[in-house]
Amino acid sequence: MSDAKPTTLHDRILTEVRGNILSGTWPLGYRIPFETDMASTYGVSRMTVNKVLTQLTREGYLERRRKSGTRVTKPRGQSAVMAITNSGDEVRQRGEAYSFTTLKRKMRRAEVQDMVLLRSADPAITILELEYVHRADGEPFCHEARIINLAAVPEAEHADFSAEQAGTWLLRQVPWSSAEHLIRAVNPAAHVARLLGVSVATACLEIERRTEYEGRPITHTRLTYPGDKHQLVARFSPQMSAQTSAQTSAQVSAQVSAQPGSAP
Amino acid sequence: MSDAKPTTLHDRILTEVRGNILSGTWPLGYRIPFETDMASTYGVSRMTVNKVLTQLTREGYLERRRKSGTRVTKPRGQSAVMAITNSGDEVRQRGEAYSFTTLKRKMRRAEVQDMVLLRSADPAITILELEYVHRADGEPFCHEARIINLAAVPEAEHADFSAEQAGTWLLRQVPWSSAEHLIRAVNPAAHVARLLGVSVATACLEIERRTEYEGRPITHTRLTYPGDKHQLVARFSPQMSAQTSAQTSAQVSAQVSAQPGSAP
DNA sequence: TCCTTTATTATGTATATACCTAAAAGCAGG
DNA sequence: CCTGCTTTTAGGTATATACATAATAAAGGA
Repeated sequence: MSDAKPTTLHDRILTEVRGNILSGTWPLGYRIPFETDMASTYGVSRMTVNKVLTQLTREGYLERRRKSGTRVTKPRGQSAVMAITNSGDEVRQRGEAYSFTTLKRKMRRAEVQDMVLLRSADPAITILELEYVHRADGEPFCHEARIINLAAVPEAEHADFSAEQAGTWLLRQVPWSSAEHLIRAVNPAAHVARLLGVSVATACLEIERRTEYEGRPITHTRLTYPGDKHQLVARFSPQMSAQTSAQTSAQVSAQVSAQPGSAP
Repeated sequence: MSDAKPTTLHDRILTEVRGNILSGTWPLGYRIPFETDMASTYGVSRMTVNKVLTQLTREGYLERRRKSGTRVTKPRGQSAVMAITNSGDEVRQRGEAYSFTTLKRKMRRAEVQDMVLLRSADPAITILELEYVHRADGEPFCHEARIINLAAVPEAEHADFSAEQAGTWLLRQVPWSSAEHLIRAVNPAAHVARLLGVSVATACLEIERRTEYEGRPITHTRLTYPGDKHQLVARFSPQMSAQTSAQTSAQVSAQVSAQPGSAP
């Protein structure tokens, strides 16, 4: 009871429930306790619990049905972010055959440039380096270079990344708490161009993603798409629902909502 | 009283208040009626009004301060979208001198390709065609090709776009209700490359934006940045706040919140 | 067994009420 | 005229309560 009351009741419950979802304590599809039960266990009124659950429903963590109860829904709140770069889903939704080739898998000490990519201050961490080419109907359409912080995800050392992409494996293994994307146009490096079967003069879309969990860097990945094979789509409307998606021509989505800026 | 009750009280008030903001009836900075007053004019309890205003505050339309009251805030919900492509602000925030050159300004009947860009089914509309080069410290860093639907914004015909960018002028003039962005990497067309002072082999980031208001297309613009001069940044976290911004190296932002996906 | 009816249950919406708190406005005294 | 106190005000949070509704479960009859 030393530093017990940082925020409101509402926030305390909100944080706790969301924590249960993000940490996987309440897995996808789990039927969470009823409003009335939560109210009594937390010692608050049903209205308070209701407001929390209503909010989390709007945020997309929960799905509620009368009589049945409330269930954890979706890729845990990751929808918006992850939909942007899940090569496999994209290709399949487009009706093409997805496959990938592992070009490299190497464990090594992190060097300076790795620490920059991971934004890690920690010296002397071990990383797993991976390189893929993703294909649609056999044609290469994306190059991926990834490093994983083994200090944060030791299990990755022995995971079988020839059967499953590292990206989807990580999603299941590690809850993430923040992600950063950089999106830009580049002329591909020579070896990437060769792997993608394009010239270095071909404009490519490059997406860099860095994720972390509780302040610790998890992974960094750099995806390179030939410009004519990939684009991002973002739809906005003030009605508080915008969609962000990646296209290869296919249609996808993930809702994202517009909120106030914090620009100076 | 024929078809009076489509939704809940909450939704009715929410829609009406948001409408007042989006339409400009309640302009930026306007102090909206107090909770208690709204409650009595709508004939509902303060709690109901409070929930609505709390939600709109989270959505970024309003800012509330005790005793002072509630005010309309920000570029009306446009923050997230518009921050992505406001060349002037970007350059200035980077501490460089912003300028632009108008290359074309022509009024003409819409042709087939224009109607495709605007997604307009309406035949025979008149459009205003504009072309700019944006500069930072004199160096070209963005090419803009825009068309404006004069049927929707007749005032644009006589606006002075040599003093003010069409983009910012439109923002003030027309409330928009939806916007769509396409983001991709391209090799620039020959004349664009020449204007930007780069070769056609240089990867460029291309952003297309289409906005509409109440189903009517307003404008379409295509922005082309040399790949080494521009990137987009998106930050996400499950705590319900993500930032999307455009960089030229500078830092910007606009909050965006992750919500549930609607993917099949 | 099958179908219809009824009861139960969990969420959905709305209200009235209570008390708290931050901030502005007013007031008093130096 | 400035300073520090008190009052007022508008929002902030939480509760108890009420009734509506959708979906399931149970009961009942042919």
